[in-house]
Amino acid sequence: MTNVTQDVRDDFVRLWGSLGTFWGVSPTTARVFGWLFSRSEGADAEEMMTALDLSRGAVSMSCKELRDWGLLTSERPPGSRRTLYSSERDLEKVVRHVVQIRKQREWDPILENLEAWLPRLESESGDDAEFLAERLKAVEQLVELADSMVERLLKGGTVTNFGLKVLVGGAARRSKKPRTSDKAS
Amino acid sequence: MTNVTQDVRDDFVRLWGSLGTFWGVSPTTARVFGWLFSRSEGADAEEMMTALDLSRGAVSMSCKELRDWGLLTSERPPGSRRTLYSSERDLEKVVRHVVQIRKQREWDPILENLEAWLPRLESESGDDAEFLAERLKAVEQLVELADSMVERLLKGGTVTNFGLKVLVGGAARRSKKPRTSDKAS
DNA sequence: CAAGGTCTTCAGGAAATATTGAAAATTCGG
DNA sequence: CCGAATTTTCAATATTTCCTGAAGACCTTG
Repeated sequence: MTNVTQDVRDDFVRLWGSLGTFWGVSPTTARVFGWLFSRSEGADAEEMMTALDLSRGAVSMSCKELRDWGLLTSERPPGSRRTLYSSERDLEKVVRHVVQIRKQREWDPILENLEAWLPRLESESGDDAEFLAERLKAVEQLVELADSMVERLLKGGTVTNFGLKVLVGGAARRSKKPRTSDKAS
Repeated sequence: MTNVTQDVRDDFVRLWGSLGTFWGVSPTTARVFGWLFSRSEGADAEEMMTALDLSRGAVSMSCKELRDWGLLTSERPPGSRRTLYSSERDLEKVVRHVVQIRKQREWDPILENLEAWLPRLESESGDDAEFLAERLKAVEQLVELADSMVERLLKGGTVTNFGLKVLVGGAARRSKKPRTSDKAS
């Protein structure tokens, strides 16, 4: 393996790590996934410790978390004592798993709260209660819309399929066209 | 205003605050927005300090950040020396602004990186470089798909309109039906 | 079933992030 | 312009989040 390849891999792992918060895990956990995803073969804990400069505990915890998210598999090959980890290879599956888990953990509780608050406000009279109820209903409506879209994404086969429903104009084609709003004033 | 209304408002502000990281701001900043959004009238800094138990500096910084995101407006009414802050009232606009800014700050750099990495790998030969290029292309494809969808959301008028494109089955209706996958095994 | 090897857990330390508080800047009326 | 009222800024501090390291659990093989 050349240095170029290794450099690109390192950059990719770094970027992916910095994106961890975006999908709800720590940078280290995200780096572990990125690293595994960038390799054609699985790896054992020792290898990750070296490659990513992590403690044994960090590797173990990250892998556990990624397993919980359904983003990697672990197996123990016969004849070896070490666990071999491999990332999920299908990125769409990765997206679906992440979306599903975040939905359960974060969106569903919001809706439960909203559903508990509105009846309480309806039993009140003042203008203030009415106004707040209005606003909460607006929130509920939007969250429920997002919720339905997520449901559809999860049930509807591939992410790409989901995208095609939206991108009727054909903008989904992989293209080199410059993105808009790149460097707004 | 009754205690019930105030209690609901407080709970709402607390929840909204805990969601801050989800859309990329600190809990305090998120609470400020939630509080303003829950009120029919604007408020001055003094009032926020009391209601949200924040320092003067925190209020100023939070409001500045929210203004940057386009989520609140500030005006100085004639005859008063205090700035009056009001939240954006249209939740859809809020969503669009948040999405747009996060796209610019986070997604666009990803695509730029990917576009720089792939040519470097293509000038390499080994299996390893080829494999990594494959994976990066998969990432690029997905990010570009997401990108296109976001563009469409931003350009396509309302969030609700966007949702209707996806929810052809009518699942978008505001309903009381229990959400699926609430408490999975 | 003992021993060596590997993984997991978790208390404690380290790093990153958020918030305060007070000094400096700004704004406005006089 | 001056001075009071208000906002902004930012170094210091507090808080949260993350990672380490070592003790113990768990396997696997001889």
